[in-house]
Amino acid sequence: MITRKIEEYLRIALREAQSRGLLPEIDQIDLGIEKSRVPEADYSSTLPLRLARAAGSSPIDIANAIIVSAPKSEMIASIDVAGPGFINMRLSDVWLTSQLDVIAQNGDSFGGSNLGDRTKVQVEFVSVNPTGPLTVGHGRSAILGDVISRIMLASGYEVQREYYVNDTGNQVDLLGQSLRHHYLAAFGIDVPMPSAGYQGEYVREWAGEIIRDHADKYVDLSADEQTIIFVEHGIEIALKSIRDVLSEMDISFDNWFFERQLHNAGAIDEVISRLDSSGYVVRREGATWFTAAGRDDDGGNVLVKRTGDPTYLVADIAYHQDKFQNRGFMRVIDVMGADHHGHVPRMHSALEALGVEASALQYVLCQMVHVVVDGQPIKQSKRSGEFELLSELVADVGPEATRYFMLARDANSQMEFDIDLARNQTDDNPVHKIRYAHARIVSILRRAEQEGLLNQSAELGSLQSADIDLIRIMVRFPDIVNACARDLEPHHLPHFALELAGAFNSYYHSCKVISENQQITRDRLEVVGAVRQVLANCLSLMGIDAPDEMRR
RNA sequence: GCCCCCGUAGCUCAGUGGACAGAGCAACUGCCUUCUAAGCAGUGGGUCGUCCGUUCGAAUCGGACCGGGGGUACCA
Repeated sequence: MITRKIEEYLRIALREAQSRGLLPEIDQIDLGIEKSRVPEADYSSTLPLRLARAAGSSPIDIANAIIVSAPKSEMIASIDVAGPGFINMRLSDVWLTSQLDVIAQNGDSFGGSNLGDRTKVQVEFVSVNPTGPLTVGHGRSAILGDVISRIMLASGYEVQREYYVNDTGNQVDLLGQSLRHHYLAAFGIDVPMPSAGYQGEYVREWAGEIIRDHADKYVDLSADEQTIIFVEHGIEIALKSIRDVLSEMDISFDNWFFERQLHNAGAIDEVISRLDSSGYVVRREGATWFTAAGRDDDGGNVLVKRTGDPTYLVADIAYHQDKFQNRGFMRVIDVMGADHHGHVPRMHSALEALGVEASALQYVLCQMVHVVVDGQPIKQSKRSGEFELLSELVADVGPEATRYFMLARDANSQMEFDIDLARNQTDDNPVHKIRYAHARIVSILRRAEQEGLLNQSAELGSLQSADIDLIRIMVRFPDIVNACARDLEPHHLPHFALELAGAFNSYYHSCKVISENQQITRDRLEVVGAVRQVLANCLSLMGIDAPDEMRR
């Protein structure tokens, strides 16, 4: 990572300045390294501004003390003081050129790191109740969870992707009863729909599937037997629907964890008694409540209902306790819709009560998605919305555009998904621009191969500023990936991809790669080959296909 | 009422306390005998919701307020 290298460089300069007596001995953890905002520099440090107060001298003087103490480095071409006390550094062309080899040698793993040091991390995402098809909003958290998993994996974590299936409780029961209603209605038997039953048209279709596969064989069963059967069929059909659309988007899981496993293993009772023995459980109004000692109850902490049924909360506590204390995850990242935010503090205090550090469980909450067609938002109606279902969105704009636009926004922000832009097969559409840039390079490399130009080794002596500027962008990629992994914010990836693709397209128009000049040709093939690699790696982290050609 | 998220260019959105706030789209002006014009070059466009505060320095941190959205179940 380049910022790390610059930090090392600057730290040496700082220590040297201190040992020369130019600066007082002050511990400064954060050197304030950032990509420079001015064109004259590549990277800047705000260290002098940060030190000024403690050192009791002006930022300019501090900057000068550091600059004169800076070691010779083949990476840094120049180091200057600027503005109110910035240290501005410019990368040397020689060093930048040498990074082409680094990119080529690292290949598909360029951008990755060992940040995670094999730490065992679980990413739990989607985990939508198996009671209906996935909506566009679910798609956002699915893509986010998938890409976070890819980023963590590339950053040296040992990642398990898990889907938690709530295959027991009220919601699946309601689905079963709703299916039973439609099923029996088809045979002329009128059983009322439960008041909170699932109203969507898909329930009728699913009942039709059951009739197609099993005809009337459930008609004569008792109501209890029917409910059990229809819950089973409902879960099965729902999971198939969910798996199908996720598979279209190339999203898969290492493990599907069924809530029933917990109940069957007695994990619910066990976790309640553990909480109880530590004084975190109270019983009142016929129910069993979780109470975080020393904290205000928020009133939503029922573990066991008056009916004797366990709540979702207690199952989720047992589930997460299992992740940390039985399955050995050091970190768990749960990606879910922001409508569940009220759940977060309860889970954290419950885990603390069980002796698990709350910070080990991180939530990534994503806000709603509004689909926009013809400039008009689609109504979020269960029935009318033509693009409400994820499967319909993917069928319309394709998995690449779906992923790109979902990723391009910070999870904390609500977003509008512009169908018209995503459908667009022209340069107006960023995802096309990026994939096209990749295909364009492959096309150049293909031609170079046909002409036998790829076997000759490049000396890289002919590179111009246009070539170097492309490398300048590419060397930032590992820092981008690192920031995504650190902050669990993948939205930097699409922006970087667009910047690199745009820079390449510009380069392509001003610099001919394959020309009569063999030396320039060889050198530029190295440059565009590196651009292809970095674009491919960035797209791969986003789960977007990097095509070898684009066809009209 | 209380809790969470958001408010940055006409639109959609980036922007680890630092220098003149950026991108894409839209608008306008140019560019196809050339490795894919599915593209490029350029122009215009801003009280960073408002007001206080912290700081050498605030779009960024704190508080209040104003807008928009979501949550506030013995549902999950």
